[in-house]
Amino acid sequence: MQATIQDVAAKAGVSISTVSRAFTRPDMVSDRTRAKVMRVADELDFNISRSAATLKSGRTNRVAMLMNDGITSWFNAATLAGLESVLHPAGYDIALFPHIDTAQTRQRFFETLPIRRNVDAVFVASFAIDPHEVEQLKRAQVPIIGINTPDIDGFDASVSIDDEQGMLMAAQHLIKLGHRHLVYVCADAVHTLSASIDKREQGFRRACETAQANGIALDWQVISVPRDQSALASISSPQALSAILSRLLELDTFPDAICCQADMIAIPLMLRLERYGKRTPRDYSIIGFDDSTYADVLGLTTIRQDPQTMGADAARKALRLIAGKPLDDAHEIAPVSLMPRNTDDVVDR
Amino acid sequence: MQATIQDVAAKAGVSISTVSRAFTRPDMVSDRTRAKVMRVADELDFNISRSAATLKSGRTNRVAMLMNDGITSWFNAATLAGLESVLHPAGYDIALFPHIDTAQTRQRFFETLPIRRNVDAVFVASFAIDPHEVEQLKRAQVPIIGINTPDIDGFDASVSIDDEQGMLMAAQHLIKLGHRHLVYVCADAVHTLSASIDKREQGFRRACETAQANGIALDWQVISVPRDQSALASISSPQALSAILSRLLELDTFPDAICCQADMIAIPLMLRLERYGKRTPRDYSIIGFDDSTYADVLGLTTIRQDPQTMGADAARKALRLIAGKPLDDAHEIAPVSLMPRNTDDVVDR
DNA sequence: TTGAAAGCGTTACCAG
DNA sequence: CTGGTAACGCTTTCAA
Repeated sequence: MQATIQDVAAKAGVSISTVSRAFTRPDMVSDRTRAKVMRVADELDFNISRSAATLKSGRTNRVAMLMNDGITSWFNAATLAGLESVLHPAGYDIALFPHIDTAQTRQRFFETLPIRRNVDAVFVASFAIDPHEVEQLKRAQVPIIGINTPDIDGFDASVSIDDEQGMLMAAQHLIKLGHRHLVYVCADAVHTLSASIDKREQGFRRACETAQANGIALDWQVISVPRDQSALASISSPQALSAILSRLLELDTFPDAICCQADMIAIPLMLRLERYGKRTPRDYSIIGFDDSTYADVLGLTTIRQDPQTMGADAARKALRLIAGKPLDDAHEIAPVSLMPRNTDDVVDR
Repeated sequence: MQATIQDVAAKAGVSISTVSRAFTRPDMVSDRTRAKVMRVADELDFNISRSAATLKSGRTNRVAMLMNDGITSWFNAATLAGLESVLHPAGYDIALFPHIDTAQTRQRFFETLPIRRNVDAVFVASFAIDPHEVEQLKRAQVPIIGINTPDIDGFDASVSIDDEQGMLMAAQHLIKLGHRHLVYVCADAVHTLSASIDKREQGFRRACETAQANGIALDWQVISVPRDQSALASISSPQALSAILSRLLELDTFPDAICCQADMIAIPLMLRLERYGKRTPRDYSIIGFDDSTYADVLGLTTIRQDPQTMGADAARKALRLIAGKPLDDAHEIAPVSLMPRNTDDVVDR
């Protein structure tokens, strides 16, 4: 029923070697021969079998992407899109391993190590793996590439933003506008190991402390609420959000500036605050992080990162690593930038 | 370097057949033998090679997912998550084919048919394929499963929502609340073939016409703006949105109810309208479609669909089809439901 | 530029 | 329950 390379070779009157080359090394075959082979192949609905090709060649043409939460999260979806954009054209499939943040999934993965002998590279997106896990991963004997991993120990390559620097930039921006009562709001995962975004708080703290050290009278604090029970919940569950909101409204004096761990927190927060009569930028400034869905159309001032480009960069590094080529910049820091929009303003007194 | 099944067999003192069975048919091997095999396998970092297994078995353990726009769109990401949740545990990889909506990508796909002989099933998400393309796809000789495809001709199975019914429900809800001046807003793709969401307009029209036929004096219209030039743009590009906004504000009398083709339009729209002094539900009611990101936290009344569940259902159907088992419900209509929240209210006169 | 031949590492059939 | 053995459909030297 399904034609094999033999059938094509026979019908085209060439050897199977030639058919193989017509597909994988077109330049090694004369134009005439190749044209004939391709025509016959099409007539016979023939195509090179990946299974056979990968078996013979030793490469699996497959990579794994380990991720913190779900495929649907803004960061993961964008990163995947980036990986896919360079890996697919290069002939690779991407095996997805979502929710490595749940204890069960994570343990099962690192115990059974399903990728062993079956991928050419492993991508780790936005969470940290501990030394023991690094050891396990290394048993797969393939390059390990990190994308926004808090640490680069054990990784053959990585592309990450400087989360701390980004949030520092955000807080400094607000301070420069004249704000003196700053709050940082975040939802921290309970059971999960450290994720890249946990570093953002440090940036906020550093900005405030530096300002104070420079004689600026600043009133600042961090409001941290636990992330929802379920590790599968997004960072901005209704519960987490309500918790943040009430903590904010309980404050003796409402802050004049709010730094949010992520847009996913900033956006619902500013919309909810509106119902309490707090309008931005009239009553307070607010700044997000990520520049994710709706940030532009809502006019949210934020720190922009571009996970799709980061994914594409990471994929290119992987390709080189797989090919055994050297990497001039194994560990790359991707840029973040301030996107000034309409939720921040100078303080006038 | 890498251990093969031979090495494991030798070290465990069994035949390679036994090693193979220990992995793929555990119940056909005695507990003792299996334990020993698995221990040795782990010591040797051995794992069954997919390439070899798929070559020999004839199955590719791979499926393709064709999608309209990008991986990052709310619908596609959720659908993929659903597919993945059942396909991954079953041992399948998912090859992604995004942006089949751009003429170039689409043409290349259907001409080269890269899936031929290399997938066990094909999923088509949320766009229509024409008869010729169906023919091409069929040459792959594998089950074709649709997810929210406008048409089910040529598909072996499908799971879809009733887009028309959903929007009918939305409009009827607003009419029942007493609204008499309704507008439907949508952004329609220019170059793309029909997508499932294009049917929603019909539901709106039918609701209005039916109401009128029943003697309700209704004033209604459809505001349709072209989607952004770039086929890669989301349905709610800033341009499309601005166009909708001005069309709306140009109206002689502002509508008391707005039905939106998607939440992606409703959400930015309601937030922009607020800047023009139009507040919902005080000044008008607005209803979205999808129940996508932020709809809940923003309190947007909408029509809910669950693409993740739909993806999982589609995947289960595919698995049966691949196994040659019959399908009791090849073509399934997934439910939609009205999610009443805070952007709609009864009209008091 | 093309052909012949030797496997790649499994699965599955058939015996025992 | 276990072992022997013949493929599966290619890629890749090596020669011509």
